[in-house]
Amino acid sequence: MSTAAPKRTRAEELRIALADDIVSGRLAPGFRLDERELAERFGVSRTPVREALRQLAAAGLAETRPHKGVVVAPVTEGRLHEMFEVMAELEGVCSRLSAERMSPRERRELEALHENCARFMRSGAAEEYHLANEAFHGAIYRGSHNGFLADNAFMVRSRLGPFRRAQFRVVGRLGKSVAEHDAVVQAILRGDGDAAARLMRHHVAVVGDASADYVASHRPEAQAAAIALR
Amino acid sequence: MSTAAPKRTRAEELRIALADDIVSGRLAPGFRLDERELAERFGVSRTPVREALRQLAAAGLAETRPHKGVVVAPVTEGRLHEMFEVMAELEGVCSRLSAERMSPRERRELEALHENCARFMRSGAAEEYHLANEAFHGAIYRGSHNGFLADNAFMVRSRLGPFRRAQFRVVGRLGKSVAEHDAVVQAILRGDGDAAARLMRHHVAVVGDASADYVASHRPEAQAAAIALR
DNA sequence: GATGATTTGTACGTATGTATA
DNA sequence: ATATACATACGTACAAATCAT
Repeated sequence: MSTAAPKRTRAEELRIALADDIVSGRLAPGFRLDERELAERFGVSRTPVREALRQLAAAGLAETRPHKGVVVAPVTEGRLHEMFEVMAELEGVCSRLSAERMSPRERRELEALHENCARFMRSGAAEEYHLANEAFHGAIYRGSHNGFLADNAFMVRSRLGPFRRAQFRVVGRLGKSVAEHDAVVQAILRGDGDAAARLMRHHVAVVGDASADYVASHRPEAQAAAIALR
Repeated sequence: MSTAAPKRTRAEELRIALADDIVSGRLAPGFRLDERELAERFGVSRTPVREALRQLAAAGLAETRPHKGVVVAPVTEGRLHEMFEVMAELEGVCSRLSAERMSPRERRELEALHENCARFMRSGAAEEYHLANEAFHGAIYRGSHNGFLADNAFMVRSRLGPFRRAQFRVVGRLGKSVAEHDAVVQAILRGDGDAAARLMRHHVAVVGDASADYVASHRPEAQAAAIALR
């Protein structure tokens, strides 16, 4: 028995590959997604490429204008702040519901995942911390026992992926992040939904501000402006 | 000069038309969306139809299984409750932010829209009330001063469209709805974000429960089961 | 501002995969 | 279980629109 044959269609594989390239930051916002070039690069015709691009656009990862082509969704500074605010709210709701609904088993798992984060933070293993952090937040999404909410939260989180990476540059951020996680976990474990929501909102807001500021100060235009000011 | 030429593509027009048919309830969940039939009916080839179907699927309005065709997204009872819960939370957030951020002008407009609802409720004008109600909620979305949040809230609201219609069947619901609106408006006007959020969550939860129950008891399966029980 | 090059949008035929008998 | 039928997925060709010259 191996993994059940995925039986994916070409368009799906393209969508997954491109989405991964976008959320990982390998394809920068504004980058032109040329149908022909992608078709050639992936060894398929333009048809599945077009379908993949349309789906990316519908997911908000790309923008398409009739007869003008598709580009990786350019995210303005303002929109970035808005997205982080929504992510903070969504995760806040997930935390509140988790505090109310998590089973004892889920609570134990949450604690374990939190301890994982703390361990990697102390050992300074950045990549491992990142994965553990994703798992931690994912557990809180699922803990809400609302699949639709979890899907939405995950979608927003994915779209913010390329921008969240920036925060790790800020020294000492990981340690504070874990401390904030701890407060959220304690609130969830004692069933204090309002506190859990408030603490999680604060945590994500901090991450968002750090990321948005970092991104803003490293944009090409910002760079040019900074140079011009010298 | 006349209205600037929209210059829409066929696929876009199809997507809009089909989305409208779905959210209005003219196309019932589970309905089979056949490429050839739609192509024939709209007088276009299958290609734009496919693109439209893909976009509908990405937006959650349709479901597509590889090689198995596309159907209008069937919404289980559980998922319906989840969606209403998310809508309640999103609108709650919008209300809290509106309480904090609405300009004096926006607050006056909100009051006016609320009074519109009350008027149509008293005169029993169902269709007009529906439109006024949409405008009321839309004002609160915009009042959050977060376009991304407003977009998401609007999207969820649209997807719930076909199910929310049901609530109007419940006698006396409109009057209670307006009373709930009033409490939300008062909280927003006095800048009490937490109260506004709580009251709006409650309002949408009530609407959701009423709608979900109504829908559940009117589903074909439920009908069959009810008949079998006689 | 017109024209040509380039790219996207549409049409339609073929192949592939799934579900029937 | 194999084969057949059918709908979808893909590929190629053409048309339309945009942008640059």
